[in-house]
Amino acid sequence: MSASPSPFRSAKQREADRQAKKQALLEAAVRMFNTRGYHATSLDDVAASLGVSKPTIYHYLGNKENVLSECLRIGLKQLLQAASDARATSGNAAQRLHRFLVGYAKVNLSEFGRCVIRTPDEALGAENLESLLTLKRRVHAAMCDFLKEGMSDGSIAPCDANLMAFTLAGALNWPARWYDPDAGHDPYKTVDAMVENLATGFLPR
Amino acid sequence: MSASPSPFRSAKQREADRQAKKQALLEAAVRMFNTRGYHATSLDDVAASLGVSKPTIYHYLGNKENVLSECLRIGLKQLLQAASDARATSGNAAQRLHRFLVGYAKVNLSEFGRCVIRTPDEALGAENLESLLTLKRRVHAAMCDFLKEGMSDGSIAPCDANLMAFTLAGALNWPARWYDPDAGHDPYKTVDAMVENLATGFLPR
DNA sequence: AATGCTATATACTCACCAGTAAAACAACAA
DNA sequence: TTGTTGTTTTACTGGTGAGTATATAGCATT
Repeated sequence: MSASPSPFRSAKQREADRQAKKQALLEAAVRMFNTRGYHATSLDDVAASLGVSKPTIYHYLGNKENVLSECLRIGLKQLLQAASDARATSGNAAQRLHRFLVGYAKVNLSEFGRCVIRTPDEALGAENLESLLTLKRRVHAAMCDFLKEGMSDGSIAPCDANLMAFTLAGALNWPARWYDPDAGHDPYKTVDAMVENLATGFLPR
Repeated sequence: MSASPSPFRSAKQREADRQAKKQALLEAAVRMFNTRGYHATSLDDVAASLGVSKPTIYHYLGNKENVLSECLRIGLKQLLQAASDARATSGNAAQRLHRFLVGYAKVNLSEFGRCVIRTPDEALGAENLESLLTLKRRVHAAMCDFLKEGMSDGSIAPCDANLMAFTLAGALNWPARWYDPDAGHDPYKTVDAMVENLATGFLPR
């Protein structure tokens, strides 16, 4: 864990350095994409925010659209992870869905998750779009599966799973547009209350 | 109602012409904003889609951001209209809220409504943003009012009205991102089912 | 030392696009 | 007719930003 005593880094360490730099570039980029929007963000500015120059970004990431698509891939992977984490928990399907929704909402408040929500499909070229849509569909399918399973075990009310999944996802995506992480609210509480609203509806029971 | 027999139009008719042209420009612009995104849309292209040239747009609308803000204002006015339409109907607050939500969702599937949802705040300059945020807040407040009224008359379950309003709005905003009007589905049915999902929740009753 | 590979910078090109200037044109008014 | 006002075009300016050519410095391998 401590720094290597030798100033000569091994091949492994150099590769780790490279990955760390790439990651730092993606994090700087995603933050700027989220605050200014993809088109309004210049790679010059992203580079400057880390004290390097634009060609460095091209060295690590090829081109602007690829920077974006890497960010989106990270966010979507996190969403899929939230699904499999929830799937592995105990209880009935409604309880597992509940845990997934909370995890889903939290990812959507992180930088990479917000980027997934805020970036419209048209920002991407056809090739990237296709593979990213596949990931998005996988997330949607995961949510549908929780719902269908719950309809089987009776823990979820009968409904059109596809439409319900869009309803739930839409509600939990929206904070990516209005939630201000610096405003002092506890995101955990907010998310939990939203999921509760979705679970029980606005009509009295 | 018929065309005037004289080729000489009155001042009133000329003013109406002017408004019709302005409206046509806004409609062409909003369609392109929705399909390509604001930044990726050039006013040259918008003009060309109507067979005119860019300075014509500047003649009627001043500048690009103003084109956008006029579109947003139209969409937001439609949302406020949906609120006051629903407010004027009979029944308990939950029923009026239900009607508002359906109207709200429908507006969000129209071009101007979609533009409201799809346009992130950062696309606007400070002056425009402020007045548009006021309108957005008014829509949100209207939704909160329905909820509070319903909690008073017992037709809506006790909840944090503010958060519930964001939950409902988020769910009904999202179709502006995924709904394909050309895909043959009946928007009325879709919207109705979504509102039903929100009313009763995903847990069995 | 020589050679090459990785990382980074400077300084450019090129395209696109918001916005404007100036003129042409159209409709009406005197 | 001539002037006036409103509409629209052609042809431009200026800025911005993606992407690249090229140079350089450092480390690595022989």
